[in-house]
Amino acid sequence: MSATRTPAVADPLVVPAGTTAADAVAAAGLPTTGPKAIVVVRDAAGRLRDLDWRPELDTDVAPVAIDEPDGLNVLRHSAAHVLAQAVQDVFPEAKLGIGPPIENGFYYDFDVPKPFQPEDLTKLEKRMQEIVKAGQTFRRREYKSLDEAKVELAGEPYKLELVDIKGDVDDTELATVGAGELTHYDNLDKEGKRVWGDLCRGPHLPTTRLIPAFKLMRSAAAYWRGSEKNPQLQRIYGTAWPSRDELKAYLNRLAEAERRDHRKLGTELDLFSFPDEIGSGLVVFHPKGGIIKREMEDYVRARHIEEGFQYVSSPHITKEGLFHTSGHLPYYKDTMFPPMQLEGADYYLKAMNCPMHNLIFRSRGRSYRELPLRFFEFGTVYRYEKSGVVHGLTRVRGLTQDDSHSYVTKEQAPAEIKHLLNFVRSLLDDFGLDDYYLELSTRDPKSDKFIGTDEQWAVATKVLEDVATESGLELVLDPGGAAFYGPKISVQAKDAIGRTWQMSTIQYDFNQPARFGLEFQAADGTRQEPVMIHSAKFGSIERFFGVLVEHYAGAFPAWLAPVQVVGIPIRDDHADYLTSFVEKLRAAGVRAEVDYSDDRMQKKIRTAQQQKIPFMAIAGDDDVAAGTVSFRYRDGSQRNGVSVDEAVAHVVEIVRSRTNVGPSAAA
RNA sequence: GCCGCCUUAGCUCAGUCGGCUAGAGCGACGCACUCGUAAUGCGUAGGUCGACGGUUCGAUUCCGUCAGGCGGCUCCA
Repeated sequence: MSATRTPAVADPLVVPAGTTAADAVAAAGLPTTGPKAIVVVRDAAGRLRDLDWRPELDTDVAPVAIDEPDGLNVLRHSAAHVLAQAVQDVFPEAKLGIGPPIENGFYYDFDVPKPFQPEDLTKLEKRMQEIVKAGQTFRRREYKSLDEAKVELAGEPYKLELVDIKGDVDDTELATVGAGELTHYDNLDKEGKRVWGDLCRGPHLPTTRLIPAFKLMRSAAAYWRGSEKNPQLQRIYGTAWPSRDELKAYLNRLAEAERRDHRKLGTELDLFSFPDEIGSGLVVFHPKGGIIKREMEDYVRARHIEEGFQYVSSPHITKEGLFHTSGHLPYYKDTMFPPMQLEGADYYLKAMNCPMHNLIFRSRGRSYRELPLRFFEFGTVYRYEKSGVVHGLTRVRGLTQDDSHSYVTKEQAPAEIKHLLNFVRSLLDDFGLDDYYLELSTRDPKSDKFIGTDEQWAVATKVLEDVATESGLELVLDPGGAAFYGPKISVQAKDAIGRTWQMSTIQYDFNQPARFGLEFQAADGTRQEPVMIHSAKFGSIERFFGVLVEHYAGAFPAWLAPVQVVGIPIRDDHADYLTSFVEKLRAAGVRAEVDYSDDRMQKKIRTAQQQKIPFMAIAGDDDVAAGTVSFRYRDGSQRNGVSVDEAVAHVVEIVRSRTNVGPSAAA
């Protein structure tokens, strides 16, 4: 970030022919232990090499420290090997799957007769500590032939499978087998005796001693090679760091994420619940959650109207024919609630709103003069998410989209998409969400899930890509992730636990207009087909709500807070004074109340603090006499003796400004 | 949907190695107190121990099925 800071680029090293990289690292005086230890080197081709690598010619390499991204991967991959060794020590019958490094840690998959129990993890962690302390060295060994590998790996059926499919594997599996040669890493004890080994591309740490801090996090099942059709293996997740402090910091981040979890805060702040009686993934918003939801809806409705959208409305159920026309049914029948049979017709709960909007478009003749024609509604849709995937507000079975469809000419499409992207960005800004990137989902040309011609897809994808690129935002490609009817740009926002959630979407659709026979009369009198652009700004109101809760850890900005001001009388007889103050606030549209409970005022402050109310207005004898109130803000700062009129104006100003910071005495 | 774990009061959690009236804190309610910046004191109510079935003289406890939750996997228009 800072322009003055010089990046710590390690000086290049030369490894003289016939010596090891470790020798060169030592000769250069670079650290070989501790949180900055050099653990591997990168050769000119960018390939990472073990420190005991011995080039045949003098070779330039760059040292890689344990705290760099590549170094962390080496650390974590080595930790995965230590885990695998520990598992096979404790459970000799365990068969090995794969064990790659991942963000913040690593995992390893095992085929074991009995799933791991939490106590097993403790046992394994202990065994891992012993292995780390034993200072085993990792030694690379190349197999001369496939057959040699197969003989040695005869007892490891999954490894054998990897050897067989070598050359046609994804990156994760490449981490295990590698491209080109087939290699194995042995763990040697102090006497040089082989104690364990694994088919692996490497590279690895020179010794297990360089794993300073790790922890096993959880075990879970995972399908072998990621396919539902394969057997499930038992996966153990761990985390590993270059120092104990970094491990601690990571665990603290997880704890903080847990504190911000919207499911927990939703209960504590009385925002929403998921009654069992209604069903999994079906939310009810309580009054306080309802206020936030309504603020969101009011905001987005007003914004849509400002942006040229017309507010429409459509029913929750429809006869199935509509979804045949749109083309959705064959694709999404499995994830829709099953139909209701009534008077000879099948009715479905809708899982999408676009077909209904198409009918509004088609309800009369349309002229080019009407385009872009923009419809918007809060469309509540129902999707039968599989039972294992339902998750708080972020993955539900009934959700409301702020769904819009823009009908435009082909020529108008780029400008409309740009318009929508700007709309979305200003909305995210207004809600204070800043951690997001764009994703471009395109079709998989090999799949038959996608309809339309190559050219149509190419045109649509190009339009989206151009707008996305022009925006200057980080753009990630998502091949194969498009809807069957067209590509999409989505905004992926990060939640407190680092998961990314799809929020806003913009989709280019050339299929549905044709399927519905949509047309408009052009300037030259011909009838032409519009393009439709689907877009949801919040995406799902429920999901956006959930992400907001986590983003603010429940401490909503004043304009969104369910209760904006609470009056706290110091004695009961100050309550009337505060009541008249609160009435003034209410008259100005502020959500304010007085805490009339018979708690002591300290307790009332504590309660307001726990409810994360932005303004506390306290009044006692002094304030009553002076015609003032004393603010205590959510951050603990305070401002005493503010005259009533000034206090009302102050709150009103902050609420109306829709600022997402504070309030605080400092501001 | 798959694998594992879990489900006791509104919330957070004890507890019962199968046996008398299942406990606590917070919250709620009541009474007393009337206090200047994060918990005043006392008291009261609140649970068919997730549901159904089985084993047993006896089940909240053991077994099974289902529902719901949690962590992953797969999926996510």
